[in-house]
Amino acid sequence: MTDEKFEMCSQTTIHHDVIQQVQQTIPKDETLTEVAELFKVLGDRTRTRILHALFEAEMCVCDLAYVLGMTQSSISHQLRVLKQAKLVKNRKEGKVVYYSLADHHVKHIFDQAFQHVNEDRN
Amino acid sequence: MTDEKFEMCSQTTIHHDVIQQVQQTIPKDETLTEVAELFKVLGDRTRTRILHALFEAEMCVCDLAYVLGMTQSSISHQLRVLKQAKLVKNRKEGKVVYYSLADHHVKHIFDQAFQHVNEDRN
DNA sequence: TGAACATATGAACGTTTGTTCATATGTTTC
DNA sequence: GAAACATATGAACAAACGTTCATATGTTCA
Repeated sequence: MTDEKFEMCSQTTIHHDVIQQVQQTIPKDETLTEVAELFKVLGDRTRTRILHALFEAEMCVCDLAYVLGMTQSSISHQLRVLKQAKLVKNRKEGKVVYYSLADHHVKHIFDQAFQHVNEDRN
Repeated sequence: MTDEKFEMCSQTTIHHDVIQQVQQTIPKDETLTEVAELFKVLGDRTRTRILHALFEAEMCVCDLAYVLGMTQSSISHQLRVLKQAKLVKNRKEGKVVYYSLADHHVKHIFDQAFQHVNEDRN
């Protein structure tokens, strides 16, 4: 096969067949970007702790700040990120804003992640 | 109740009972940090694309570089990150290093993530 | 209306992160 | 052994990120 060389890689691509196979199954760029975006939101210790707390109960900002031992401001900033990612929702009652999980997928994703992390024997 | 005020929050904590309930179920700090760490690794477009490609087939570095249209160097850097997180494994065959998924959890996590992303109606 | 409070937000700062470039390592083949 | 190749790696740089601080918004209650 003569066209085994590609500029992109600037080196010899070895497995032409595999490449074609994989190229056909790549989802829309948009989808994978969104998935990465979702994981990026989950990929912060403060936010995972917030979400984990919300697995247990609906909570207001001040409660969360106390439980996590962090400032109200940083919790508030992170809740905004979580909300934009549609991971949490909120309802307002007077001065107080209560946050809770937006849907059940989040917990499933976490469960899988816990399983992976707890697999130290491999 | 007199001890409803806490320094940590510097404001009035409203839901004493909820806080106690949540505090008892917080997992070891270490565990949640590891989970966040895992998500952080998944939270990059290049790495999600690499993993997605590996869902289909075992691939060498040069193949991946070509499929994703990126330099060999950046793919190699990211594969190292993925390997440290135990998300991929590799085997060597002469000059060529083949990468593949380390375990099946990764795909499950992705499936859940896709579901979440595809829920635009909510 | 004013004080107290819960939350949100903008700017600033230091840190972390992903890519690039140059180069090193290790393998194959002649 | 030298050339060609596949991969790995270190330093450097710009971009993205999380926290802090100061302050704004909006609500309650006297």
